[in-house]
Amino acid sequence: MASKGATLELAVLGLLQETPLHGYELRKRLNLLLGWGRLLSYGSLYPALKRMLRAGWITEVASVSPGVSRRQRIVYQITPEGVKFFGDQITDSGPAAWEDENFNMRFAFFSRTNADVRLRILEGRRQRLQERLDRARTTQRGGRNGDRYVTELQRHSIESVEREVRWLTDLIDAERGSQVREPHRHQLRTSQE
Amino acid sequence: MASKGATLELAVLGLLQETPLHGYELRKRLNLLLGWGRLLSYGSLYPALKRMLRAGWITEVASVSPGVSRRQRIVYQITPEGVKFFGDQITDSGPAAWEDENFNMRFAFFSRTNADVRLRILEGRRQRLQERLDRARTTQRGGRNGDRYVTELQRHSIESVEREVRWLTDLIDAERGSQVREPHRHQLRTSQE
DNA sequence: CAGCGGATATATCAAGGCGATAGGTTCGGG
DNA sequence: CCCGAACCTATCGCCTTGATATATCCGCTG
Repeated sequence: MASKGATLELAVLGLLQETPLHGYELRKRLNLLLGWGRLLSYGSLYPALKRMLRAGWITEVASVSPGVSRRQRIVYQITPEGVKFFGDQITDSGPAAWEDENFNMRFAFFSRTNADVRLRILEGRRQRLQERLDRARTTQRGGRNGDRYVTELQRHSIESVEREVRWLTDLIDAERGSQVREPHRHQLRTSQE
Repeated sequence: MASKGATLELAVLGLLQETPLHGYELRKRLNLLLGWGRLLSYGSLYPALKRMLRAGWITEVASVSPGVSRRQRIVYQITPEGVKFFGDQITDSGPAAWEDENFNMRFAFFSRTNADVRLRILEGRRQRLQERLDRARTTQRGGRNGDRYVTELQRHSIESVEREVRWLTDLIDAERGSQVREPHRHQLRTSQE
């Protein structure tokens, strides 16, 4: 239940764990972290921050930086309760973790996620996509594909998901490989950087 | 203005132009046509149908098929006004047509779209993605990429968009290639599997 | 035949996201 | 000195989503 629509909250807490931030900067970093298509709007961010204040996960701090006469900014800081909530949620590897909206965010915080949880999320995600793929392939054959463009759109969609599955498979292999030894050549090199 | 949130309406009109349908069947076909990820909910569909009734684009018809089923069904039928609205919108190749939400739907109805409009939409879409790509690539280099997983996520996202751009380029080439010929083509070949 | 489950079908509600917009500050360049 | 761009907080209306309610139809099995 707590993992229902808490994606945004969780992402905010994850960022605030690195350093306190004000709303504007928070939005920029969230878009960087999560948003490839649509941008996160303030109409989502500020209500979320208020919910989190009410829940006691964050606190407001008036920022008065020395040196330059800084303008008014409200800096948000994570509380111990927020840290605990984030820790609990990041540990959870239930079905919610591999839904479309949640997966990217969960992946982005994989560095703070246990290896076994990482693996379960990746596998859950892959199976999710695999099921979707199977459904799409059967409905495509059975359906009325009179239209050339509709068919092409479906073909491309299926191919995209197939690519996604391959990506996840590589990641899973890499995760498994790094548990024991060095993985052989893959796109995600664990021994590098 | 009319092209703001009219994606759903337009898709409904497109389907109703083939044949009258009731809500349940409409939803199934819309999900087939547009939805690869999230499903369209009735909470979107029915309000949209009511808006369209108010606008006079569709009418309700009580379906009382004798002998088959006495079950209550409300069948929706497109009106001449609806046909006109659909025609106007499908002709429009403005920026709204290549946004994320609209593009797939517009593409799905390409068979009823003029060749020049098709081309403009495909090119607009490609440029949109290209811009997004450029922004992503620069912010990735400049940004703080301390995190292995965040970097991998960005890399994969960029690669996905690059793939999308290549797909669009192929489609554009195909459109241009077939443009020289007769205006009324029933079947064209793009696939070289 | 009864009754059970699953698909069909219409509809509404609370919660929340999004785009638009508004208001205000800071800063660099012409 | 003014302008415009970036910075920063905030709210509003419209819409979508997911859940839920209600009811009917159909095929299967006991």
